[in-house]
Amino acid sequence: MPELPEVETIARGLQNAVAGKRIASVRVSLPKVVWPKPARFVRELTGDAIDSVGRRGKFVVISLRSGRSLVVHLRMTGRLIVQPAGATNSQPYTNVLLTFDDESGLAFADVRQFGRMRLVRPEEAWAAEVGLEPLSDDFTFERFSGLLEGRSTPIKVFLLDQRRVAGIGNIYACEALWEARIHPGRPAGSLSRERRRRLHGTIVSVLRRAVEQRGTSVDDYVDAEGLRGGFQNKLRVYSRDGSACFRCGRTIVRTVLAQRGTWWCRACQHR
DNA sequence: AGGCGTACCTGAGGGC
DNA sequence: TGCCCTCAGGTACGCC
Repeated sequence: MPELPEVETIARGLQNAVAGKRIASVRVSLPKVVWPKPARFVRELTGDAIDSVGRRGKFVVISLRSGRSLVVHLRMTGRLIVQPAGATNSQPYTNVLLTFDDESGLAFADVRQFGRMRLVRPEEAWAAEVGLEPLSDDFTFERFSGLLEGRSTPIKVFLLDQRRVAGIGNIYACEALWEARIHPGRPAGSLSRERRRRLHGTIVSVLRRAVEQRGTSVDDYVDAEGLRGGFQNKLRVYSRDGSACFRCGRTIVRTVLAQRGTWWCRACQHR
């Protein structure tokens, strides 16, 4: 489900809703989604408190008072939903439920069972493989351009590689390439400086606008309060095959790259 | 090292 | 109606 803007929206919502709360109990309904194994996961989490909630790439990072972190990846259909005090958990497919001292709760639900929760120790370098944050000051044009150097992989496949730039998924890769008028199959390292410049700009711009809109709800994404995002109304290419390109009027096509649907305009996105 | 195919899951939607 | 197929916002793994 979620890419950077959706995960950012969820993390902000959780920061508002659950920061400061003490975890009174933990229920794991699907053992494979937590690490370490449920017995230890529950024991270590119970009694700890939430200091703050942030994001790294597509990971939600729940920082605990003990110094540990609860790191969550939602994969395709995972949700983190706040349960108000007194309300019984109504989220279908809840795999993990945290209940706080005030009887409010946090449900980790996931129909497809791909999402994972991992409890990490204070000094654990769990994000060593996670790439540049595209909305941080680290994401300069020169650094981005340097990452592209010598890469023969298609530029769209490069954008999906979380070890290089973190947080871009299928929707925003398609959108950024369309806005930069670049062919998704173009070898990453062969892009001219001018095109790298354009792409660097459209990545930052599309992610910022999507965060402002609280993410994209194409199908079932909702934020921590269960609300849909707004960026699905601003998409220019994603999922628009058969429709007219907003820029040139030609028909948007869907092709497959690295086993992922890829939407683009044959007329105005060039190699 | 990097690229490709497959696996992990359930559900929605289209064609017949 | 209902069956069968494809597809889905993601990543890990094994193979070449």
